[in-house]
Amino acid sequence: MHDTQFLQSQLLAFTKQAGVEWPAKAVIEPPKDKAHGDLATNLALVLAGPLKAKPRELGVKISHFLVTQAPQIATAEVAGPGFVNVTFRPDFWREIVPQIFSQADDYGSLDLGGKRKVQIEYVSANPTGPLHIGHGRGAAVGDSLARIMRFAGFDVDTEFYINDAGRQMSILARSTYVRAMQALGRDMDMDEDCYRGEYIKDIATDILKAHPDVGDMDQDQAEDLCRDLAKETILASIKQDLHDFGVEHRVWFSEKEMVEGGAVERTFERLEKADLAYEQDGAFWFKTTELGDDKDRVLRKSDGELTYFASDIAYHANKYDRGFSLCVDIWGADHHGYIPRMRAAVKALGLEKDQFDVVLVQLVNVLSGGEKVKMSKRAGTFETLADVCREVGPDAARFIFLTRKSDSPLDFDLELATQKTMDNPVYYVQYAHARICSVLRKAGENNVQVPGPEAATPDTLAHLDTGEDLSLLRLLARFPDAVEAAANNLSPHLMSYYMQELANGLHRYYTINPVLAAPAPEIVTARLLLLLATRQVLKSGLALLGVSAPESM
RNA sequence: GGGCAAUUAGCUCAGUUGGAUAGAGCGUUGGCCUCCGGAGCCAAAGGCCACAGGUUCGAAUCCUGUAUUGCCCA
Repeated sequence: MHDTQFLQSQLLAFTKQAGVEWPAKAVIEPPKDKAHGDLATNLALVLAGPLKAKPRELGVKISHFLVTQAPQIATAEVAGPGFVNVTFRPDFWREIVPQIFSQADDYGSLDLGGKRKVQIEYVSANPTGPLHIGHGRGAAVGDSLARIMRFAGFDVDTEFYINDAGRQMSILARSTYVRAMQALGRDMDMDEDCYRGEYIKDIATDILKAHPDVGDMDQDQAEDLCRDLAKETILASIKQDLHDFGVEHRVWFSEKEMVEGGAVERTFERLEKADLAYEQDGAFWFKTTELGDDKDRVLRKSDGELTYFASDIAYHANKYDRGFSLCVDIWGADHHGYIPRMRAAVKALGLEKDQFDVVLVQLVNVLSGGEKVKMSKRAGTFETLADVCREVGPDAARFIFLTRKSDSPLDFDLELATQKTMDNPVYYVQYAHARICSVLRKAGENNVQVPGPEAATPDTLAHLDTGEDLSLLRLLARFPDAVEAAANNLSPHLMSYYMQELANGLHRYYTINPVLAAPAPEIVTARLLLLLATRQVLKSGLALLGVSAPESM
C-alpha cells in the first residue's frame, strides 16, 4: 500500500504528462522474484498500443521519469518484454515504522468501503440442536470477514437469521413432547424424523419441572409449550456457544416474527406488481426464469404452506429496506443450488447484481486418530462446536478454519489442533507475538531502555540496514494490501496466509539478527523499534482473525 | 439424466482476478544453539498446474470439449 500507492501516484504523473488515461489493465505489484526489485509494473506493455510505441522504449522513458522525479526510488529498470522494475531506497521502507506507531491499532485500516452499509448474515442455524463444527467454520469465516470489512472502511452489521417458523420447529416440538411423555412413563414412540440427541431429554426434563401439568394438557397445547421452551433453551445455548467462540451477532432476526407480521404477503404483492408471479395448479409461483434461474419456483404450495424460499425473499427484502447496500450471506456449500434463485429474487426486488453476494463454506471433516469421525445429528453422534472449543480452544479452531479458502473442504484433525507443531499454524503465529513480548521483557531485565515511538527518527532507523531488516519492513508495509485483498475477495483466509508469512519473517529476523545483543546501543534501539512495529501488526492481524495475541505461551 | 464446483510437489493446500524461472507447510535429505524462548531458522531434492484444443505479446488463471471426484436438483 505504502509502496504501491506511492508508485501509482508517480506513474499517474507520467500518464498525465503523456496525455493518456490510466489504462484499466495496468498493474502494479510485487514481482515474484525478489531479484526483480520491490515493485513491477506492466504499464509500458499496456500503453504501447495506444501510444504506438515499442514496449521496451516506452519502458525506458518511464524508468527515466521515475528516477528523475522521485528521490525515494533508487532504481527503475526495464526488463523482459517491457516490465519496469522499481527498487526503493531503504529510507522509504523505514518510514513505515513511525507510520505504524502513529496509526497504532488503525495501521492497515482502509477506506475501501466509503462507509457503505454492509450486512453479513452467517451461521443462521435452525434452533433445533447444538451448533456443530461446520457451523463453527461458518461462524469463523463470517465473523472474521466482518472484522476485516469493518477495518477496510465498510459499515458492517452482523446478523443471525433464526429459522423458527417452519416444519423443523414442529418436529422439535414433537420430539420434546415425546421425550417428556416418556419421562412420565407413557408409552410413546418417536417418529422417524425426530431429533434424538440427549439434549432433547434434558429440555423435556426442564419442561416437566417448570410445568408438571404438561401431561394433562391436550397435545396441541402441550406441543406449543414444548416448541417455545425448546427453542428458547436451544437458542440460548447457541448464543452461549458462539460467545465462547468469540463470535457476536449484532442482530438476531426471527423468521417467525417476520412471517407473522405479514412480510411474506407484502413481498408477494411486490412480485405481482412487478409481473413476476402467477397462480397455477393452486400454487403461487415466482417467475425466476425471467431473472436467470433455470426454472420457476413455488412460493406457496397448493396446500397453502409457504416454502422456505418465500420467507427468504421476504427476509432479504427486509434487509434492503433497512438500508443495506450490500448483503453477504455465508452459506453451507450444500446450498449452492440456491444461489441462482436468490440472485433472481434480489433482482426482482429492484436491486443491482453487485448488491448481493454469497460466500460458500464447505463441509468440515473431523479427523481423530487419522480416521474420519462419522457425524449424524439424528443418531446424536457429531462434533459440536462447544466440544471442539473445549478440546482445542477457540484460537486454534478459529485459525484452522481460516487456513483454507472457505469454498474448499477442510480436514480438521483434533489431535493436530492441540499439537504445538507447524501443522497447527496458530501456534506459529501466536508464538511470533509472544516472542517479541519476551524480548521486550528481557530488555527490562537487562536494563535496556525500550524506546518510545518518538525514538523512531530517520537517524536511528538508519541502523536498520541488513537484508532481514528490509524484508521485515517490506512485510509490514504489505499489511494493508492483505486487508484489501481479503476484503475485496470476501476471503478471510488471505489474512491468515499473510499472518503466517509475517510470522515467518519475524522468526527469521529473530534467528539471524540479535536484538538485545546487537553490536551497538543505537542498533539495539533501532531493532527494538522494528520489533515493536511488528508486534503491532501481528496484534492487529490476529484481531482481524478473532484470535488472541498472547504475551507468553 | 440436467446443474454447480473441484483437479497444482509424495501428502494437505495457496496462487492478489492474464504477467517474468508456478509458491507454502508437512514429509524426505543435509546444516544452524558460549547468544534475546530451538514451540525457531537456513539449504537441497521434489511439477507436463488432470488431458486435448482455442483466445494473445503472454494462460495454472478466460473459452470449448474429454476424464475423474464431490455436492445440488427431479
